[in-house]
Amino acid sequence: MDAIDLRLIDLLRDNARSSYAELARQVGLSAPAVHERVGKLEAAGTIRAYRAEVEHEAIGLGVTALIGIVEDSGADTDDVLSALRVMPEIESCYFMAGVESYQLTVRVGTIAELEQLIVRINRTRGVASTRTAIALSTKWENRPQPGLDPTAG
Amino acid sequence: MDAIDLRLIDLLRDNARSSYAELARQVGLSAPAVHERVGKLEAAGTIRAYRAEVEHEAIGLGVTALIGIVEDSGADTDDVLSALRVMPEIESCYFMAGVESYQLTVRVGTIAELEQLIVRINRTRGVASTRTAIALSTKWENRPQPGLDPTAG
DNA sequence: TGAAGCCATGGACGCCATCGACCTGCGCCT
DNA sequence: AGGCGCAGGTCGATGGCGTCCATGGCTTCA
Repeated sequence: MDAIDLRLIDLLRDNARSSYAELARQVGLSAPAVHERVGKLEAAGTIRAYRAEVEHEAIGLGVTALIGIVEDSGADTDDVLSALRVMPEIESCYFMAGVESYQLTVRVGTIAELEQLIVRINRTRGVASTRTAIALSTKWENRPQPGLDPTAG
Repeated sequence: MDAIDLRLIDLLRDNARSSYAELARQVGLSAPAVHERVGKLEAAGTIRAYRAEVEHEAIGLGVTALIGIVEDSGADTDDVLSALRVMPEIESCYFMAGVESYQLTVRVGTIAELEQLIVRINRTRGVASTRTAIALSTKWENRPQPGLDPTAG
């Protein structure tokens, strides 16, 4: 993981469909060299996936909400987690410091579906309560921030 | 936007680096046809970008936090927003229903940097208060959910 | 100082992106 | 009802790209 690797990561976070030839031009290496570096970054898990970012309204998932979950005292966190994991509406799931153990980002088509999802989560064993906030609009999302060299500074 | 477009979007959300030939095989069309469909989805803004998903720890951004912002009564929301927009640490920004007008996902390298960011946000004109919760671990993030045909059902 | 391993280079080859030409099915207008 | 026009598809060709391989230089360690 050197400066060139970081540069490659930044380029791929900006446009994951760049060709290796294009990446090579940008970092001043040959295409095979870039190919090998990117392959190693993937193998090491540094690059996890390449994803298209989508206008959610267009695919029928126009309602975004954030849900905080308070666990029962003595609840089995792994049980709660595995129950959450099978709900496809949950786009992101963070385990948090604070009263609310989990913070979710969820994506559904309608408010009615959101209501059903909340009910389902509240019924889950180990969940004491939830707190839901609806996003009225998304100003921006997943804006990539240039990486910093962890070995520098 | 038909079933094939939705399928293409799902495939690209799963692997944004799929070749057009591969996509064509999966949806049963020719490569040029797929190329044209994807181009139109991009032009229409349905596909916004292609991004590599990264292990944030590896690029020196291992601290994730969620910040809620309460605005001053009478604050100019556009001013607050443009102040937030220039802070690169803010990965996502939602305008919310509820007491907290904005909900942010932020990414920094250290707790010290998080502290500085919080101070900076609190000093911003129009911001009354903030509430920060730190993510201890990320269970999953940006998990793509298959799109639904908005014209169906 | 010598050896070994890692990595970039450059060439070769097969696949892919992409363009143009043609075809087909559908809607509309006369 | 028939013909025109368009949207969107396949097919074929070509140039560029991905990917593998052998070679050579640099660094590092004994």
